[in-house]
Amino acid sequence: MTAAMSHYDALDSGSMDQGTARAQDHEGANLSVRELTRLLHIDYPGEAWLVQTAFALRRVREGEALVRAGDKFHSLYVVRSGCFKTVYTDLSGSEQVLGFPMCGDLMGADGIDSGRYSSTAVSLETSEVVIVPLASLARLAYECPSLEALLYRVLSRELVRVQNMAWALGTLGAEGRVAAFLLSLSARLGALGYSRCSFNLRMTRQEMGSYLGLKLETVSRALSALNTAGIIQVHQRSIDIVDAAALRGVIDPAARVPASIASHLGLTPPRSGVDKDRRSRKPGSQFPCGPVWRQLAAA
Amino acid sequence: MTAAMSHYDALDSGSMDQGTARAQDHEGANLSVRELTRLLHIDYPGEAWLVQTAFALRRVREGEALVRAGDKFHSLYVVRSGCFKTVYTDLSGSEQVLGFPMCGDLMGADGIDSGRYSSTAVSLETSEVVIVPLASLARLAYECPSLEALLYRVLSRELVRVQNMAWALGTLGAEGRVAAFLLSLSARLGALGYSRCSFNLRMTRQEMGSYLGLKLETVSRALSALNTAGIIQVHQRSIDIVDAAALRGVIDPAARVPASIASHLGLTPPRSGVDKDRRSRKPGSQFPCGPVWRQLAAA
DNA sequence: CGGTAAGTTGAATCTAGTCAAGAAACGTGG
DNA sequence: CCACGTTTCTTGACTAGATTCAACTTACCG
Repeated sequence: MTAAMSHYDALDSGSMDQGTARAQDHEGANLSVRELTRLLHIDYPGEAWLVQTAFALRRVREGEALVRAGDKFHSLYVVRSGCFKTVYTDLSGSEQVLGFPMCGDLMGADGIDSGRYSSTAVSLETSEVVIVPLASLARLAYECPSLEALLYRVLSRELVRVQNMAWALGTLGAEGRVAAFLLSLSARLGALGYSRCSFNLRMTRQEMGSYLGLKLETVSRALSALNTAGIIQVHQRSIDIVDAAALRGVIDPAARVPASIASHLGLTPPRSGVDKDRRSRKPGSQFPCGPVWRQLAAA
Repeated sequence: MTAAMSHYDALDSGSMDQGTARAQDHEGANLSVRELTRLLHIDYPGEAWLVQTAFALRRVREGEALVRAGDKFHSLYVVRSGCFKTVYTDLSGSEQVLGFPMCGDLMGADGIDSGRYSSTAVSLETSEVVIVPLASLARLAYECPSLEALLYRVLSRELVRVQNMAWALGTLGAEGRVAAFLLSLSARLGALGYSRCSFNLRMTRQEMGSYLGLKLETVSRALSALNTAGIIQVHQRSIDIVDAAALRGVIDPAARVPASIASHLGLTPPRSGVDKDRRSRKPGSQFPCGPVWRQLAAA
């Protein structure tokens, strides 16, 4: 769509508004503050109905870049549907995936400080995002003080997610990372109302590996191993989590998960069995997951 | 801040104020908004002199924890002097270092969303922090709209730093990580007015390794290798960077550094390019931005 | 000055990466 | 609907790099 490249025709002073207008034309839909807060899982304060602000949408087709690293910062984006990947790209063309933002996740926050996006956001499937100009958000916060913490909270959430990612990369081995990734996806999809134990991946092994700091072959092997162990069932991109507890056990063969993370994985209660063999399998169990772990695979 | 959680009033319902008072008693000094912005390298708007807000200081002795993971969130902290480490600690007691906040760096932001700090901040030497209650900051932003972006920017900066860390962990080998760490420290110290090529580490090999996702022996070996190669000179914790260019070359033997990061390392010539397809990785559109690399070792 | 913590170095082991081949899925056009 | 080429995924054998175990040296602190 035409709106796609709008940010290129000018290092825009007003192209933000143009994009907004155009998105309205195409989509014919704006999002209210209430809907935005719901999307972000942020409490909606009573007085917010006073606020008139509305947010435009934008549709992004598969493979299309929403923003590129280096682009001048203009807006934040909240995924409303679909799935993205955010990447760093180096001179030789290879890329490192930093996250897979999905519905409710924030994108573009890395551009606030420097004034330029530091990563590129590419759609993995046809998706829809809410355009949230920083200025609108600031005005919103001013007019409705109870919404002031909104962006603070979303940014903090993002920060914790990346921090958890750094923890995983620095601590876990290949199988642990893959297991954590699957659990994270599972929890996030569950929170969105989809099945927690059966879903389809939207990304290639290559992209998964890039995100997890592994090669695609290693990802494939890890998945195969988990499959063979009966913990999950893999067929290409279709994943079935057969034994979530065992999957968590793979992450943490010996209680090496920080309590702050573990609590969100449901394995905080005193663990006795130091179960050294990863292949060991226990009867399936259900798992409640909080907001930390699910963020591992986010934006 | 929000009227959040109250489960753990154990540690302190009013200890924030107590701490503040105590700091005042001991230090007898508060920090003005101007001084805070200077510390954070954020522009100080003209009208800000109107604002009365002042921030208390707190002294933290070596080895003392400023905040602990799980503590109820009350304030943000900005390091004014000294050096910290932020860590995740697991049940077995081993810890993963997430950052080494130094002068001007923010701590505690990971607690905003959940209402609890997710990491523990421990002082590596006697240090001083500015106590920045979120509520004060919110009021400040309200009274002085031009300061509204202050926290946004600081959080965004933090986010980029952790993102770069994730990149390094996922991409670089042992020597590359150590080299990047040293360059990062070098740049940060330089920005603070200290020598860029000669400094003392404040952390043990163990802590460095934990931060970089390596074992202490590996860190030691990497340092020795760089020393032998004549790129740096190491004697215990004293580091001299002999050949900064070579050090950058260690990170990136083959231009594998994303331009957005590389530019901050001084190894990016100008470039341009357009990239359209998701799977095809040719060039990318990247280039010079703000403080990226120096944040690698931060908070 | 002695004891402890921190750092260095070597050798063996193990994990993930690399190279390479083949199988399965996907899309396109006949 | 099927054949074809392309992409993605899987698997195996081998290699490189980091971890582990262990001995030893050096700094630091009372």
